[in-house]
Amino acid sequence: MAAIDRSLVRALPMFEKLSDAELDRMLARATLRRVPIGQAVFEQGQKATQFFLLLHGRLKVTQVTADGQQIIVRVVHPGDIFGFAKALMRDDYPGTPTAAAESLVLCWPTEVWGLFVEQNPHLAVNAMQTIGQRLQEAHTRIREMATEEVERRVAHAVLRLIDQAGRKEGEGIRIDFPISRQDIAEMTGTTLHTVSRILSAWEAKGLVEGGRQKLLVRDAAGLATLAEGES
Amino acid sequence: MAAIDRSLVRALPMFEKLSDAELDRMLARATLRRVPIGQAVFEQGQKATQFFLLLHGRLKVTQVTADGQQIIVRVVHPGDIFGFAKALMRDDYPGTPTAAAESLVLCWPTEVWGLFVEQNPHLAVNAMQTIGQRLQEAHTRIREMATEEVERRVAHAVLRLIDQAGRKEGEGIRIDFPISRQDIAEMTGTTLHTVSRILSAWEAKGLVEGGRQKLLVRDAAGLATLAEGES
DNA sequence: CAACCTGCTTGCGCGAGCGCAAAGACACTG
DNA sequence: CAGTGTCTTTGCGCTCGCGCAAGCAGGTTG
Repeated sequence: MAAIDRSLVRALPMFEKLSDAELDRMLARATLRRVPIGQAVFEQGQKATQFFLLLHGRLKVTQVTADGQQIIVRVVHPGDIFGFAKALMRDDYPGTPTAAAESLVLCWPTEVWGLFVEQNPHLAVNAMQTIGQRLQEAHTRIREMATEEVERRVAHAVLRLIDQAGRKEGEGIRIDFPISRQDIAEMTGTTLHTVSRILSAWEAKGLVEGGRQKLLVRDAAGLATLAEGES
Repeated sequence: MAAIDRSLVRALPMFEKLSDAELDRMLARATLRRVPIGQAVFEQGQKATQFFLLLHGRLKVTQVTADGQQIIVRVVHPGDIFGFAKALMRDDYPGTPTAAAESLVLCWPTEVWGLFVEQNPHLAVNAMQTIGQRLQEAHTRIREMATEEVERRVAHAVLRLIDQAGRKEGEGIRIDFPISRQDIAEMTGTTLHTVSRILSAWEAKGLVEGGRQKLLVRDAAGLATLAEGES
């Protein structure tokens, strides 16, 4: 197996406190994996044998309910770690991360997590913080789902996406990976139909510009107003 | 300040790996606080200066939205730690824990968290696991809110409550702290009216028995069937 | 270039559950 | 024990958004 170059991960805040030597030692235990669009890194319910770091691309983490309904729990962005179920004392993965765009992933066997943390407590602190943020985010979503009507939820979801994955593009901000109406529906707890209607309405108002698996936000401020619900 | 007796916390899984000496050292830094019913341990948005362990009683953690709506994020049970925002690198508390029953709380200044973790890495592992479980639970709730209709959500919430705070009582299982229809509504993202109607219907079917701030589940299995949604 | 597939749009009707409103029940206070 | 405040029940109308169904567009394949 070829050694993985430090430069791939050097810039990540996760590792900024590590020395080059420590980093190399970590990378020596890792494998690199390409995940083509539409493919899953692992499946919900599978035994957790590895944990991961997304280097490039984008993953949607889904969960399916007993009756086959699907929801998107979160989106994994480059630099995020994911699938560290073992650190949380689970032994199976709770969701399925699927590549929304061609992705590149670093994989470590779960056993090394303990070693890494021992050698470098910073990593544990960092991981803890990461989970904390996710918990926060989850609570925010719960609150939104409990109190807000669909249009505002969709607005919030879109704003979150342009915040996490926005790329400036001429007249506005583009969501930088392929995302369908169905996806947005699964993030906001509604149906593809309703999302389509809402986006059409927004397009008529000049707030956004749609397209097949594409979304361009022309007026983020306007959307934010909508999200805050001044009817 | 009087020393706090080890026996109060010895039995908690959180501390089972600690020696008596270590435990005493921790307790030496703690203060004990009684929280009367209806009172908050701290307020949402307040600077995080302490973290806590619930010894006795029951707390409901609420968040309020910008427009004044309230939701219950979770319930804190005896033995749970809470308010360790600093460990998650926040410096304010994200919610308000209010005593649903007369409660007893151990309080530590946030600074000692680092010390404790250094001395006893087990604590960090434990904390991580705790947050992991909460994240899991949060995702479960998101999934429920996104895919299930109100009656099933309420069923799930009640089942969770009897699981976490159920006490066997003659004909069924009682929820062991005062809980109102309003509370259940705020846990499931609906209104007090709808909850009341649902519980009335269940009572007619012999599934539960209601009362002012009380709930007794007579047929947990029946409720579970309902929650799984075999209409 | 035609055929096809997948994702998007739109119309229509219906039903769950919310909002409002009013009244009843229970517990605590003086 | 009457009075008061909080919690709960129940009725009624209305609206949001879902479900179904049909048609459309754009990109990909033979």
